Amino acid sequence: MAIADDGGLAGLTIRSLAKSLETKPMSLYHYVRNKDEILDGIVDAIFNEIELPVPGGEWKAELKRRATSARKVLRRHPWAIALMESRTTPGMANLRHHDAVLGTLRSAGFSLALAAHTYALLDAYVYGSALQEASLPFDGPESLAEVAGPMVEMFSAGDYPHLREFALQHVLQPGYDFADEFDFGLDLILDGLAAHLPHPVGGIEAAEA
Amino acid sequence: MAIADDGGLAGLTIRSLAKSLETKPMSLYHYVRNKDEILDGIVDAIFNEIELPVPGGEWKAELKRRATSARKVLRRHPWAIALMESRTTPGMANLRHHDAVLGTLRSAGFSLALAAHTYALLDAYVYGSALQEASLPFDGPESLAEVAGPMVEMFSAGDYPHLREFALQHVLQPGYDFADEFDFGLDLILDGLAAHLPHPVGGIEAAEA
DNA sequence: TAGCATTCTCGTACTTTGTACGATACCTTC
DNA sequence: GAAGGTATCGTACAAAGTACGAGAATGCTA
Repeated sequence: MAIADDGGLAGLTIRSLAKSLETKPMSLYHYVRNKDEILDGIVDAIFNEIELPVPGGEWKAELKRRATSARKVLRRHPWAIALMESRTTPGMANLRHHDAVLGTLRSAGFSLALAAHTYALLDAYVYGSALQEASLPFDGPESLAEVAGPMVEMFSAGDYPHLREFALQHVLQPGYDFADEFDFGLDLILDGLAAHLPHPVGGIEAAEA
Repeated sequence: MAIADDGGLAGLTIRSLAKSLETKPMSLYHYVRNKDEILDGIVDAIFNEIELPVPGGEWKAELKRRATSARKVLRRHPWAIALMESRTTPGMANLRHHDAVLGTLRSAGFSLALAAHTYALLDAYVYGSALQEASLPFDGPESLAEVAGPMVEMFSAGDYPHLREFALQHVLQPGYDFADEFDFGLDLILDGLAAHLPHPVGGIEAAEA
């Protein structure tokens, strides 16, 4: 993971890994069947970095904490998103993770169906946000101007008028930070979910028998 | 794209592409600087397959149509998601696409800030959903049982109790189709956005001067 | 302590990838 | 028909994963 963090996923090769472990490429194959197995392990290690919801906690706060944590992890390891798509055999940390989230939902009174909806929705949003941020050509509000400025200049007058307005009058204004978009969506989703619960605003606890 | 569709992204090599065009690898380099240029072109072609919102239409319906179309396209070309993450230079279709969506939002009365929120949220959801579906080890409700069944069996009694319940009593029940999850989230998001608009439910039109 | 077996290391080499280089063939235009 | 651009492609190299099998290190039994 350290190698991928500073050389991208492409920088992680059997040879580079061996070098950083001060051994030779083929030595790794004693401990690992093939590179895919290493990648599977990395994905599970990523899941281990994400904070789990605490069993007894208030569902909205717990889900928010988990989502925020997941996003932070995926920001720290942007290459992980591409990895997660390609692997299909879930590891233990992955399963434990899903189990914990489902547990939080269920004990907050979510029906199985609503829990499924919730899980799909939240995860899609978190991964999608991470994907979005990872594929932006800039990194943070400072470099945004460097990249977007010249790009907007290139739009010959009439093309993309809305994009142009949007860039000049909103995105390139001081104070705008794309990273802030995440919380807006997350809150909107969580509030929307709350409305689907049997006890709309509900007492502090006591929802399940 | 045809090659990637039936051999995965890894199946698309300069050599395989040349063969399918009935020419030799190096001939391609007359028309294209390098493979990345081909991939950039493919990403833009993907954007071209996604339906644009119609300028005058009702915003919710238009956004829903666009989102549904995008998802369908990404389901047809699951390898495209990984591609889109890695490319950072947007093509014309990409820009045109963003411009059209922004146009729809603006003329429906969305402020620049709300349009930004909306765009980030919707796109994150659509891409995230596509990512999720692409990384599922099954494809469609039939094969779900084949994959999930044996997997659940492997959970030794006490592990992952919620996951177990969830799988056995919901996911593996007849009638469940993961693909249906998409619409739930999409509607929830769109409804949530509507609540943020100045004219909550609003007249049929006449929102912008 | 000697002998043997298992575990671990790694040199060599093959395959698949992208693509640099430069020679050839073709096709227009005067 | 000569000139010069356009298009094709044979050869070759570097970097990747990894198969094969020889050797070294370690531990276990008699």
